[in-house]
Amino acid sequence: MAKDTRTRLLEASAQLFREQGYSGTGLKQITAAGGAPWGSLYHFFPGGKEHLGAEAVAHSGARYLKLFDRVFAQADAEVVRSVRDFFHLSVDALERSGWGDGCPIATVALEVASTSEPLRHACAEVFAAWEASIARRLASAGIAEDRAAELAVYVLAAFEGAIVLSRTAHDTRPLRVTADVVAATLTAELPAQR
Amino acid sequence: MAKDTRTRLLEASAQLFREQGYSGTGLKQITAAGGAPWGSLYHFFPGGKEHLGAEAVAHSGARYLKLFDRVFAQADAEVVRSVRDFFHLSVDALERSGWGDGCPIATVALEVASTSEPLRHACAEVFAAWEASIARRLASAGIAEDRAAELAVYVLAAFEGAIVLSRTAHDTRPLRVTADVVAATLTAELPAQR
DNA sequence: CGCCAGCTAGAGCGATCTATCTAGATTATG
DNA sequence: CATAATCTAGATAGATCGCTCTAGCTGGCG
Repeated sequence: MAKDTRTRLLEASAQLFREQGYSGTGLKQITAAGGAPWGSLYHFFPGGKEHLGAEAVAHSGARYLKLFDRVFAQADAEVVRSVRDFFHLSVDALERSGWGDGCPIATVALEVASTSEPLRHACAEVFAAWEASIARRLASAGIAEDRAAELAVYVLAAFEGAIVLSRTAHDTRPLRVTADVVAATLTAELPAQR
Repeated sequence: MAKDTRTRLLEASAQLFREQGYSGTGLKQITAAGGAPWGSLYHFFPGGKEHLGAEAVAHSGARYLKLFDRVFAQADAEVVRSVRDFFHLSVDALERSGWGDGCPIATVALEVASTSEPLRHACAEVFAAWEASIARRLASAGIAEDRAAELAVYVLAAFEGAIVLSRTAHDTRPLRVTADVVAATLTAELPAQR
């Protein structure tokens, strides 16, 4: 057996949510995709769909946070390069999945921002964590902490927006173009080398 | 009488879609919000929900395109100022509406990008039109056409992403911060004054 | 073995969804 | 005024929604 039922449910949810949104995905569909029995759903998530949704958001949020850290650790000391890598990781994911694998949070976030406080909160926490991760790297590259926090928000916003455009247009150009401009902006903010 | 039934349906749809998404909004709710009889819905939009959705997207897309042009015409010759105004228009809208009035397209766009080709196409056309409008203004401020097209994509991406973050966090800071950085980026791209 | 958790299995409830259909009201036009 | 086109009105179908419920299965432990 691969993973336990609970995890399979979380990952099936996350995948379906990012492709078709929260309201657009039925619980039946989730159990089918996760190969999990219907009864298990309400055993593991007694709070129902909202409970499952919040945990699925947190789950893939944490998953991507790890991915962030891995990418940042790879191109060590070269933050700008890492940020660029991130945009291109998304380019690959979109192409490989046939424009399905965008941001696992944004689709849900927009849907629920005005309709479910617990879900909105879960999404907000994920974005905040991502933001903090980016800010930390910018700061350790020599940018003042306050400025690093601002730039992190900016980088994340540009990233999320570029995914929206690329996914909608079925074209990776928005991601690639935005990556270039953001990279240039960041380079200009770094303290002079040597 | 204010506006005709068809228009009321389109605008009620657009408003509800951007708050709760496409799948999250029922046709019953739309007719109620638009003060329109149920029978009229399938009279004006025989293609059903998808037909209504596509027209609603196009309708508010065109509406915002006009708003773009009005804002750009106002701060004449000062493109950067206009772009900044745009971000702050969204700041006001979010605050005034209690975080409901974000982008009328993005929510639907993410939901349907992988599930409905006609709807995705409608969203893509709106983004393309907005992009072209921004590019035109940047070009007439002296930026080379190719570069203006790239920067337009970048501006729109940053704008859309900042809305996602602000709406999710219930905080206008992402929009304000992103506006500043984008404005600075654009200023650096403009040909030297005088 | 007996026992008790943890988990699986799915029938079924009321509500709601999109969509269809027919009939009546309204408006424009000859 | 008569007639046709347009629009309104709502009952209803059939499917699906999230969710509850009970019963049975499974495995660890005394």
